[in-house]
Amino acid sequence: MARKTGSHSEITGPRIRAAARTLFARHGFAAVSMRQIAAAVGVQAGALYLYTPDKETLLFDLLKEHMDDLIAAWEAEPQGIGPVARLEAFVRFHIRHNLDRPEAVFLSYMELRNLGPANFAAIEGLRRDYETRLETILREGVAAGVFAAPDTKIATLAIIAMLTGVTTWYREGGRLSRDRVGDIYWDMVRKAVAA
Amino acid sequence: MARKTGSHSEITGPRIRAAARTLFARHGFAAVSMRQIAAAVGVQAGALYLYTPDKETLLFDLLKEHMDDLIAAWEAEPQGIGPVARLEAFVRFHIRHNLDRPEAVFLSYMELRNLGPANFAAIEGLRRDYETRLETILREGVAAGVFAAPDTKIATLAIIAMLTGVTTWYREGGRLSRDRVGDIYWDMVRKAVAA
DNA sequence: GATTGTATTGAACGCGCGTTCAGATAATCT
DNA sequence: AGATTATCTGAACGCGCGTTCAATACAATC
Repeated sequence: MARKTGSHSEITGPRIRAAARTLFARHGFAAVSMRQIAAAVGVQAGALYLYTPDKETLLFDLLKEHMDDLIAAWEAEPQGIGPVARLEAFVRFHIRHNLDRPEAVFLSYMELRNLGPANFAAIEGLRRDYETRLETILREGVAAGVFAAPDTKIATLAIIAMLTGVTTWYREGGRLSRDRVGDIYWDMVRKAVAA
Repeated sequence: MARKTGSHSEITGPRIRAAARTLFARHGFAAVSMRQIAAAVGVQAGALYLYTPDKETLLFDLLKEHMDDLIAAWEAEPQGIGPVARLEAFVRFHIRHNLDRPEAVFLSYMELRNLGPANFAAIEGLRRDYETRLETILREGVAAGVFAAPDTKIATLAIIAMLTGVTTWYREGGRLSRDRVGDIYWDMVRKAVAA
């Protein structure tokens, strides 16, 4: 037996990435075998190598895709006028975007160490790229006198850590709606950098 | 050949835990083999089983030890008078304590998923225990009118995520001293929950 | 209906895994 | 000095790993 009826490259490729994302997020990169991923897709392990040169590249592609998606989505987000409105937009965007893809978020800051130096540097660069966008907002706000932060670089990292943490506890259908979560975090962030 | 001169149980046991902590933190639990740990200690893999029944228990002991240590250290910390002083003490304590043992901190929130249900629940309980201590401070402050937080449970998680994030970027001998980092984070936390 | 090209299988490769255990050695005790 | 005990070695167990590849089955084209 070989190929099953109706199977195509355009279908199997994305299904492999989706299965890998879920399994890596749930059990960790090193704990998931290529055979498990293949089984989740419904193919044999050998077939995966039509879509990725090796296991690490499969992980890298997931992380890269996530970071590109994140940055592109923020670029497309309607930007408010002035640092305060822009910061609010960032806070609400980051929470919403991350809650929509918790597995990818989880992966992106848990499995970086499984990349080789070159791949690691590529993802790390994208992450810094994203962080710089927040820091720019903070610096402009400080310059305009509407924010007060003793160190904008650290404020950036602190805010992102705080916001990204939402994915670790938020449960769909729980006590709070996404909008309410956005309200609460915006309240804290706004006050944390208030002039 | 067998036992080397001067080797003792009281020495080898801690050395195994230390090596495991470092290797698990660096490469991840699943990616580290018992043979690697043994090699780092300078014994054969079989010898590890005099000190742990299996690999998962070795991880569990590290996580449990860390959480017990964290809670005990906070209990021993001089508590200020009133919610504001207590919150400041908590912020500075958490940063200082975590910066002193970055590997254990890393492990404690990255490798929980490698525990079985019972061990997982035990660590999770300790974590909640610790978080409750912060939430109590916040609730007392809100009741006293010195803090304003729309949701103390979420404020707790947000603050802890923010503070714990320090370990991901702080480098010894870098731009900022530990005390300065404490100052900056205390400034942000204080304002974030200000009435 | 035959041919061609793509998608997939299934078996195999060498290797390292977690764990066990009989035997060997060093320290301690009598 | 001899016996005992604690500590560790080294080899072995079955198993699953990431990866490769010839063979094969299907889909598309002619």
